[in-house]
Amino acid sequence: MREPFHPSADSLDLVAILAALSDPTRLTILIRLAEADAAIRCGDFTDLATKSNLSYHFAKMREAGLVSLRSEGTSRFLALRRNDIERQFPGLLDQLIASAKRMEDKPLNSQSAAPTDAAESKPQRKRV
Amino acid sequence: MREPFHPSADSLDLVAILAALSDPTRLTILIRLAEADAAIRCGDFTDLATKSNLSYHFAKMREAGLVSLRSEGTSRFLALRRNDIERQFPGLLDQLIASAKRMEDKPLNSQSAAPTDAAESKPQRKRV
DNA sequence: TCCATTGTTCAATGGTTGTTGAACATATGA
DNA sequence: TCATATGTTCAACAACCATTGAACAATGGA
Repeated sequence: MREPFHPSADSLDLVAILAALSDPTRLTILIRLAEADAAIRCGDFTDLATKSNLSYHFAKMREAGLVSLRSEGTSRFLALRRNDIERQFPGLLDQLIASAKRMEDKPLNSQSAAPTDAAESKPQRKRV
Repeated sequence: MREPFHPSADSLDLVAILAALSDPTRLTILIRLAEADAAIRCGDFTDLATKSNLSYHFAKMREAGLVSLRSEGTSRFLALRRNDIERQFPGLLDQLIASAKRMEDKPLNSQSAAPTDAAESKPQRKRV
């Protein structure tokens, strides 16, 4: 399979990185990669979304320079580009991972104090 | 002027925060607020975008819980919600600010090594 | 060789985003 | 009171995003 384009370490763009992580599915992918501390087969994420949708999310993360993708047989493996990101933005990735974990523990369900005053709520899109 | 809605400290959502910062204009606003270490008048950002566009960006940041907005006379003041963010995501804000500063120093112009192989480039939208 | 696995690409679709100018609101000062 | 300064809201618009199912590509067995 054709190896896809990966941005060089020193062309990493913070805006792209943050955009790539401002999505619940991709944040979850990040957490799993961080906890595994190793490459993960793409197929191991199929609980998160459909195959084609995952392909889309992987591409987003790859284009942002967050992950690298390599083929092995009929499978594909996803790996965090820890060193490259650390070089450009020291400390950032660990902090993002820590915050993401903290978020998944308390998944925003704790609706503190009656929000009677028509508080705006994020749509949290899913079905189309 | 009607005081707008501000999300409570413990309803801060990481996805919203990252989305709010995945934009060059808003990252610049963040940097200025951090460097000033004080509230800044909205009018002091008019070099970044039109008035109405700034209003939009301020709202995004406010809804994400990044900043608070308060009126004073005919002016409005924008302030970083440091403490609230720190409580929910300790260390995150400082790290984001540091990364943002690091980015503005080397503003992505350093096109290292001839990218002859049709590398994809982010459109970096501006005009409409 | 044929088939099953694994993942990508494509077109379509509906929602969201960033941007603009014009109109509006609100407070201050002459 | 009337004008000025400062921001907000609105409708409109193009670009982009997340999602889907169907079709496609490539690899590794039976």
